[in-house]
Amino acid sequence: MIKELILEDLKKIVNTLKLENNDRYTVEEPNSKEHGDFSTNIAMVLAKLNKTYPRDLAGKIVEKLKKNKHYSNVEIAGPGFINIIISHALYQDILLEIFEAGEDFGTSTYGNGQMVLLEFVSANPTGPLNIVNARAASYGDALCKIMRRVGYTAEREFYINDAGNQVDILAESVELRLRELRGEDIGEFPFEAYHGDYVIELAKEINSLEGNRILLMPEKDRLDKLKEFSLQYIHNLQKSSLAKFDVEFDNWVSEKNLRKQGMVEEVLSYLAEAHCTYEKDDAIWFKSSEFGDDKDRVLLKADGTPTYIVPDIAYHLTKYQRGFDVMIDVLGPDHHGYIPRITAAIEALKYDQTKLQFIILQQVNLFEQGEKVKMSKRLGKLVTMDDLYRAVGKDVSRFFFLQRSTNSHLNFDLELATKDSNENPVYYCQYAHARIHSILKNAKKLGWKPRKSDLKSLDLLVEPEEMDLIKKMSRFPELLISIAETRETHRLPTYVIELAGLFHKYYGKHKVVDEQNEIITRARLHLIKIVGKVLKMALDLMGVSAPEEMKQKTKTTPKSTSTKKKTRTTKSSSKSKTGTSKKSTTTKSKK
RNA sequence: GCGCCAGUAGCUCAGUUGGAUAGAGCAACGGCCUUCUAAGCCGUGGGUCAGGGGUUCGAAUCCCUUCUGGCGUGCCA
Repeated sequence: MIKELILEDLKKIVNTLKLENNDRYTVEEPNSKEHGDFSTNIAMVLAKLNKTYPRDLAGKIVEKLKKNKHYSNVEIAGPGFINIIISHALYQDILLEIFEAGEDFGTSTYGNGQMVLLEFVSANPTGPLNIVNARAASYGDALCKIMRRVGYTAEREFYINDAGNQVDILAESVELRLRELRGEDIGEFPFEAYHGDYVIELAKEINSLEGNRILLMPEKDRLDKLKEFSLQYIHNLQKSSLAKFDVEFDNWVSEKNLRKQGMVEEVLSYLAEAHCTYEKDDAIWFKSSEFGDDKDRVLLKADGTPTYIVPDIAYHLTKYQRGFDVMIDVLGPDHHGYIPRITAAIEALKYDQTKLQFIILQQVNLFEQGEKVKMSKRLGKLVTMDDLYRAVGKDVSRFFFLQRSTNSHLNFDLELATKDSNENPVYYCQYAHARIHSILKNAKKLGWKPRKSDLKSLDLLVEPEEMDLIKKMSRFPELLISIAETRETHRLPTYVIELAGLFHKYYGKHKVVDEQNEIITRARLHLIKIVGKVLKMALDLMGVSAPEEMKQKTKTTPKSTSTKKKTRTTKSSSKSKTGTSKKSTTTKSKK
C-alpha cells in the first residue's frame, strides 16, 4: 500500500525531471530504523544512465519528495539512498482503510480468476499418511487458501494410485495377516509385503465382518475382494488423518477409474501417433530423452502391463482437458526424477508445458532423543500423521510445517515438541491474539466498546509502536500476492510472528485501557482490534486456530512438570540463593 | 559418473529476489508481575554466511570452482 504510493510518486518525479529510466529501482523497508520507514535506491540506479552522480540526483528527487505531505522527512544517506519517513497522518489514513476493508482486507483480484489445480499428498493407498504427507497437506491447503484470497480459482486434488503392483502386494499382505489371524501357519512374513501394524488391524476388521468367507473364494475373486476392501479402509484412514488437520480435498481422482476409462490405451496410442515410441526387448519405450529426460522410459513392460508412467501421463492429460490455466504438482523429495518424465510426455503430446509446475517438498527428518528416526514403509516402521497429531496437535504441526521453505529439509524433534510446546512460536502468535481479546473484554467492562464514531480520533495514535503495527499490517495484502506468486508459504508464519511481536512490544510499553482518558483508549481499542483481525486472518489461512483465550496450562497443578515451570523455579531459586547461580557460571567458564 | 536440493549464531530456521552495521525463536546470562493474561517485555553475550575465485558503486543473495550432507538416476510407484 505505502510502497505502491511511493513508487507512484517516484514515477511522477522521473517524468517531471525528464530522467532516463530503466525501471530497475525499488522501494524497500530498511532493516535498520535509522534508515527511515522506507528507502529507495532510485538515485543510484539511475545516476549512470543520466550521466550524473547518485547523491546529486538524489538531491533533486528529495527536493520533490519533500513537498509531499505524506512524508514527514526525506533525506539522502550513504552512497545515495533516499530515506523516507512516513507522516502519522498517512498511517492513520491507512488504518482507516484497513478498518473499512473489514473481512476483505488482503483480498484482491490479482489472480484474475485463473483456474489453478493444486495436487498434493497423493499418497499411495497402501498405508497411513506419514510425516511428509502431513507437510504436503499443510502446505497445499494453505497455498490454496492464499491463492483463493488473491483472486485465483483454486482446487485441491488428491490422486489415488489405487491400481498397479503396490495394490496387489497390499491385498496379498492382508490375506496373509487374515490367515494368520485365523490360526494358519503362514511361515515368515515375506520381505516384500507391507509390515505395518495397520495391515493387522485391517485383517481384524475383515475377520470381524466376513470371517473366513473371503478366504474360501476362488483366488481371483478373493484378491479382488481383499483389494477393494483394503483400499476403501485405507482411503478412509487417510481421509480421517487429513480431517484432523482440517485439510479437505475438492477432488479425489482414482487411477483405477482412469484405467477403466481406457486412458492407458489412449496415451499409448497418442504417443505412438506422435512417433515417440519404439519396441525393444519385448517392451514398448518412450523416447523421453528427446524431450529432455536423461534416458528413455519403458511404457509397456515385457509382460504386457503398463508402468506407472502411463496412467500418470493420462492423469495429467485430464488436468489439461479440464481446462486449468495453472497446474501445480506438490511432490515428495524422492520424486524429483519424475518431473522430466512427465514434462517430456506433455511436450511430446504438444500441450503447453509451462502450465504445469512442480513444487518439491524436501524431506522431513524426525529426531528422537537426538537421533534420527529411520522410517521405512516396507518394514512398517514409520511415524504417521496421526502420531504427529497426537503428539503436538494440529496447530503446532501446521504452523511448524509452513514455517520452513519448501526446498529446505525439515528437522522435527518429536521429543521436544511432545515434551514441551512452549518454545513453539505458535503460542507466541496465538497469545497475541488472545491478549487482544482479553483487553477488549476488560474495556467492555468499563462500557467501552469500539464505536464507528471513534474513528475520527485515530489521529491520537502517534506512538512509534502504533505506527509500526500499522505499517506491518499495511503490507499484508502485498505479502499474500507475493506468496501466491512465489508459492513460498513460509513467509506467512514469519509475518505473523513479526506482527505478534510488534503487538507484544506495544502491550509492554503502552497501556491500552486508560480509565483517565477515554478518547485515546477508544482509538487504541480500534487499533488492537484490527491487529487481532489481521492476526486471525493470517492464522486462518494457515489452518491454525486463533483462540480468544489461552488455557493457562503452566499455572495448573503443582504436579505439572513442564519445562517452563522448571526454568521459572530455577530462576527464582538462583535469585534467592546467589550461590547457585555463581556456581553455574563458574562451571561454565571452566569450559 | 550425471542430475536436483541444501550448507547462515550452540540448536531449529528467516533473510523482502543485488542494498546500508546479516535477523528471529530456543538454549545461556542479567533485569521486569499490588498495574489490560509473565505462553509476555527489556537488556547482554554469541557469526570466516562451508572454502576459494569472479561480476560492480555494493554479494549471504548472481556466475565459476572445490568440499560436505540428503535425494534421485528401476521393465518399483
